[in-house]
Amino acid sequence: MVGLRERKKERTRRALIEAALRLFEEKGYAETTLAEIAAEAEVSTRTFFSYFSGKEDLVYYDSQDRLERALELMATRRPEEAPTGLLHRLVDQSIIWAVQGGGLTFEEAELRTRLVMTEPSLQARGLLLLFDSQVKLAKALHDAFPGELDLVEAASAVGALIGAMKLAMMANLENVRSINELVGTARRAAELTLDGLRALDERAASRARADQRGIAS
Amino acid sequence: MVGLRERKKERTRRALIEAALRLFEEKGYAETTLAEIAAEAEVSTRTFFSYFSGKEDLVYYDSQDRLERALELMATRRPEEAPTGLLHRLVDQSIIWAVQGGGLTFEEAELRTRLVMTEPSLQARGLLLLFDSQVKLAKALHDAFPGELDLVEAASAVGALIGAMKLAMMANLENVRSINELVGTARRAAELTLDGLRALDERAASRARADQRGIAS
DNA sequence: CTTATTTTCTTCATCCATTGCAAATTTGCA
DNA sequence: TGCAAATTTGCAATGGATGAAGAAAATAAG
Repeated sequence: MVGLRERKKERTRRALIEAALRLFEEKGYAETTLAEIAAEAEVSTRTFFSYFSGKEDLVYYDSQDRLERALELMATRRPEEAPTGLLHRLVDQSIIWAVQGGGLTFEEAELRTRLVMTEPSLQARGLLLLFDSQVKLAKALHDAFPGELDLVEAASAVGALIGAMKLAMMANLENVRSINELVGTARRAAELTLDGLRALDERAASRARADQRGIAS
Repeated sequence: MVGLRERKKERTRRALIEAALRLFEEKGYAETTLAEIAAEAEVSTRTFFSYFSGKEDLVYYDSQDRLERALELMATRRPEEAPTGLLHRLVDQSIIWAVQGGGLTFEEAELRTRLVMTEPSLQARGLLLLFDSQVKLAKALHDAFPGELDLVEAASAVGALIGAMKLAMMANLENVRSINELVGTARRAAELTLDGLRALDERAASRARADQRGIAS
């Protein structure tokens, strides 16, 4: 099934990620050069770029995966489930994924969280990745409620939910001491926003009813 | 008041901005080097960096200004005004500022909008600037309603509002033909989200009443 | 108007991320 | 074992960013 080639590649990949995190911990993100990371992982600098498209993407190595799983979840709308119901499940599941931290040790995951919230270039790349994900999630939500939510409504819902969670976490950062408190902040922001979005549920439901009547007639 | 020094500096600043936009239009953002921009504006490459901290910041030269004006607006809460009332005024004013486009001609402003929505590095920097602004706006909202909105609520409100507007604009981009339609999308997202946030108004008002009673007793 | 002082600009050198290319190496398979 | 495909590597070049020192310009002083 998995030949030597694939196994070796995966090993190198992990080696690069772990070497990078180790060095970031020691000397800081900006102060660590790609040459050092590559040397630590025992590959050439050039090879680094056949594994990751850049220094930042190494840190977000699992974001594509996360997005795909989130999109899969968005395709599991249950009968009668309202938009906020589906979004609520998305929030719960995302928090679980976030807490597990993509196959990293607890220490590594914590370091990454710290880096991602403080290093400007990482913050910027993270926001871009998150934004692109949101666009796709919005389309997925729109598709999950055909004829019930238009694209602007779906995008507003996703943007509001994720926007609120993200900003609440960042703005409240100083009043938070543990990862658990950070999760708590995110959860509260999500509840608050989902409450506000219930009006959309009504709208979607009434459109669905109208649609039924249309088909029946 | 304004000596030769200041005037000259402002002229160079404008020259750099205009040279840059002209070149971006001709050859594209990524294909234009700082050396070319500097040459076009008749300064050395090194001087570019004493006017702007980087290639991206040139494009966002007016964002600091915008933020300051937005923060001023957030400090003008009227008696009895609810959180969503203040936020509604912020939305209206922001749209006005966005449409006037920071002292650029209509063509320049349009070019900038196009660049900012399509060039990944500009998108990323823009998202970072916007995010930092949101953190400050959240604190400003919190301060505008002392004892009525906690920081997480304020951040959720700001994050939801701006998150919804931004994502709705981006997700709906293909169905939009003019700047006016883009503004329409943003407005609809804002209405939708502000509607949902009215629950916060109630909560804030009841806390204010409780506070009054507390003081009265 | 001339000199001294402060501010700004330029030149030069350097670092580092990123990319293209061609040679060298490793792996999968016959 | 030997060949073809996939990978890795070294090398060179580009371009953004930054530090330092001296030249140039603007302003203040006399």
